[in-house]
Parts: sequence; C-alpha cells; structure tokens
Amino acid sequence: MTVRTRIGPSPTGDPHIGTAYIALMNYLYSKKNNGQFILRIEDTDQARSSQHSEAAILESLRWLGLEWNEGPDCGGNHGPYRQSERLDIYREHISLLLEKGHAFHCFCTPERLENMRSEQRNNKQNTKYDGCCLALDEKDVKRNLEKKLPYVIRMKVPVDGVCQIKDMLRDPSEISWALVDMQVLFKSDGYPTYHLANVVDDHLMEITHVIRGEEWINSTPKHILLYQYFGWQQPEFCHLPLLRNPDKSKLSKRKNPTGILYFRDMGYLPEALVNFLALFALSISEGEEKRSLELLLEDFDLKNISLGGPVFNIEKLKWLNSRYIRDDYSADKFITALQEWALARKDISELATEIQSRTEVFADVIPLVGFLFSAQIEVTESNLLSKKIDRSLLRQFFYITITRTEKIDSWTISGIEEFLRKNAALLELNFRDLIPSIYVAITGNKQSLPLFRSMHFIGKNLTRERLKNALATIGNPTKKEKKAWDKLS
RNA sequence: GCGCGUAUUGUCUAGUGGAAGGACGGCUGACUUUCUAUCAGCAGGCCAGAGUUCGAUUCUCUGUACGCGUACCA
Repeated sequence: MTVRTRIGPSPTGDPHIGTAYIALMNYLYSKKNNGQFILRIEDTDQARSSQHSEAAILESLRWLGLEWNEGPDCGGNHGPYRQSERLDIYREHISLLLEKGHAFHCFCTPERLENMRSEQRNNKQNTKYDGCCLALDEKDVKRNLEKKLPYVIRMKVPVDGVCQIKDMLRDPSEISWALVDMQVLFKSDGYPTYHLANVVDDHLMEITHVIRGEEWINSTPKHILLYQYFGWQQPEFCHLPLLRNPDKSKLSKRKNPTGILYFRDMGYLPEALVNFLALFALSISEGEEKRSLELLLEDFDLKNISLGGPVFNIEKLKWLNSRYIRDDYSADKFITALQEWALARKDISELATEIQSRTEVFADVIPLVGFLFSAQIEVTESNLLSKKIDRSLLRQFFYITITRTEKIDSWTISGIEEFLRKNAALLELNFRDLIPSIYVAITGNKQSLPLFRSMHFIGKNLTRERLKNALATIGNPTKKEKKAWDKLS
C-alpha cells in the first residue's frame, strides 16, 4: 500500500510556521516511504476563510520547497482538493449516517446551548450536549424541517465504554465515551465541520497516515467513531507536539513572529527554515546539523521526534541561516540573492515616486528606505511619546492595534488607514495627534515615507513586530491592563 | 473543574539500573585595525517526594509544572 500523507491548512489568516512544521513532517514521511504528499484546503469555515489566505498558503509552502503530488492547483485523482467544492460528497455521507441512525438532527438554538453549558459549568459538570433533540421522533423532525427551522446534524456517541487511541509515537491512551460530546458534523449553513470533512476526505483520498498537531488528540475518538460508522479502516494517527514560545506557551503571534512569509521577508532562506524545523525530528546527537532536504531525508524517522513541546528558538535559526549564507553562497551569488530579496520580494515601485520626490541625490535613498528593509529599527521613548497623547492611551492604542492585526485579513493601503482610524476612534483619540507616534514606531522617524504605504510594503507581520517593539519601549501592559484592554479589542 | 498529553543545562536534543554526550546561546582567550567568522577553552542539567534496589536521571507510585481539549473554529 502506498503511503499517503496530507497537510490540511485552513485558509484563515497568515500561513503559520506551525503549518510549515506539520507540512514538513508529512512531506518527509511520505518521501521516506516513497509515498505521496497531498495538499488539501480545509475551508469549511465560511466566515473566516479567504482566497487571499489560500493563495498565501500555496505561496509559502512552495517557497519552502515542499512540493505536493496532489492539490487544488495541480489536481489529482482524488479531487477536488478544496473542501468547499466537495459539499455534495459530505451531504451524501451525512445522509448515510442519518439513515443508519448514527447521526441526528438538532434544532437547539445557540442561546439554549449557551444556557445549558453555563448551567453545567455552574454545577461543576462537564459541558456537553444534553441530548435534547435525541428525543425527537421522525415526525417531529419532519415537521421542524418543513417549518424551515435552522438545524445542525450531530453524531451519536456511545454512552459507556472507552475509546482506545493508538498513536505512532505514544502508548495507546483511553478516553471514555461518556466524555465525548455529540459533535456537530453538519452546520446550519450546510457546511460540514472539520471532523466530518476530515474523516470523509482522508478516506476518499486514501490517506494512510494522519500526521497532525497534538491539539487533535482529544477529538480523535470522534474521528475513530466516524470511521467505524462508515465501516472504513482508520488510518495511522501520529500527533506531533506543538511549537512553543520561549515562555513555553503555545507559539503565538502576540509573542513571536509566526508568519511563514515574515521569515521570507526578513531574509531567511527557505532551506535554513526547513533545516531548522526538521531538526526537531532528527535527533542528531552529534555531528553536523546543517543538512539539505535530501540529507535530512536520509536520517529522517518520525519515531525520533521528541514529545516535549519544542521552543521555537530563533537564535538557532539565525545561526543556521548564517551558515547557509556563508557556506553555500559565493560573493556573486550572495549579492544577486540580496538584490532579489530587496527589490523583488515585493514591488518597491509602489513607493518609487514617493522615494523619488524626496531624493536630492541618490545617496539620500539608502537612509530614507532603510526602515523598509530592516528587521528592527531603533526607537526611543522620547520620540514615541507626544505631548498631545496621554502615555497610557498611546500604549493602549499600540496594544489593541497589535491584537487587532490578527483579525484583519487583507492589508491594503486604504484598509490600513481605516484600521488605524477605527482603533484611534475606539479610544477617542485624535488621529492627527497620533500619527507622529505611529511614524516613529514604524519608520523610526517622525518624518518619512507615507505611513500607510510603508506599512503596506513591510507587511502585516513586520508591522506587528514594530508595534510590539514600540509598545515595549514605552512600557508593556501589566496583567491588569492586558485584561482590561483585551475587552476593548 | 474534568479529560488527555509531556517533563535531561537558558534553548534544541542524545543516552543509561553503575561517574550524563552534542548543538545553539553565554563567558574567557587566540587571530583580526574593529566587528563578524574561525580556532581553543570555561560555566551550566536529569521537575519534586516516596518506594523497589547494593546502587535510580533511568523502574513504580504520588505530587508539581507546562501544554492541549472541553465551539454550528480548524
């Protein structure tokens, strides 16, 4: 049997370094076993999915050099590879479950569910669907459907017994069925949830090994149960530990740069990033850690992976990157690569006339554009602060802006302006008064190239890093402040 | 709260029932006009407690910490 693995990113937000890590492990495992690696876009969340994000995912994975055998762009024999284009398939399968009595219609309103859960919490019970709609008979269901009441479809779950979860890297573990919720499989918008789509697709796409993050361990019983309901053989499961921040919390944008494209824009080399991520599964105890993808493949064994959540250590990544730059690049190649990075990574021409109009002689240009190409810029407290803006409010402005960048998807010039204005309005700050401080945070100077265009050029990830740096300079929020400010943002 | 998972230096890790090894980072020195790089060296560790044992970082139990889950998000 051919080994087939997959990466199933959901196109919500910036492609994440964690996705690269899981993708790499799937890629390496399939290659090691002469198998195939599939890319599937899991866009079942209509509200949050975007085309922009999907394009960014393909771009990032391609940049890393993780080529897939089948995917939404190149097709394959098991398509389509975008879940939003497979709705008929899911409908077919959900009615199968309905027929067999493994699933049921649920007409409970979100309000009722919310009340039910808070009551359960008050009684120190586990929150779990109470099975209210399980009592509905066929006639009730039919009547409700005719009334066009909104509904979801939930899976039935055994009342007692335990589910055993086998994992390639761990001892089998057990979870009692009593603890497993009657998961929604089909949402009221007619889209499947991850659980249904994932199982159906993995089966139909003949995925043999499901290698994914350990955040899925707890819902694995639901997946196992679905395989049983359908009468399918379940794949091998392998749950990988999640990447961590330096403080051991789950890797997050708030604390660390996590966008794959951020690393590209900062001048990391894809081979260095891949090498670095692969080190987590290599367990090379001695000898050279700098290894090409081919070399990595030679010694790759999923079993070597350490189960403790590894901290994403950017210092070591930088060291590896510098090794690649020194060892693998001639002076000529280095200059060429540098030029490509600086001028072709994004279209500097969008700023050309702005730069031009501020240039007396060419020598003016480098200091003027320096901030566009730097990872860090120097900012001082006195430059950031302004008489017109209260310090605490300015800190709050930076804080909510950082937080809110996570939620906006597109990053257009006009969108950026609107975004900043909204945040200012939220704090009842005069936007004009605020501008100088933002200039300093982003460019390092009170006067520079146009702000929104500059922010657009450096991108959302770097913008966030600059704002974080500015916030740290005038004082990170205390725990109390964080709590209060989080409510606003 | 409940469930699941994990635990070797600051970080990534190797390894073992009998003096814990490598890499990044740090520090010192050599080289270099300086800074890198390079070379040489130094410091730093088995989460805690109990049990089994002649002997436990390794086996068992308990605890602690951290993470994940507890959604019509994935």
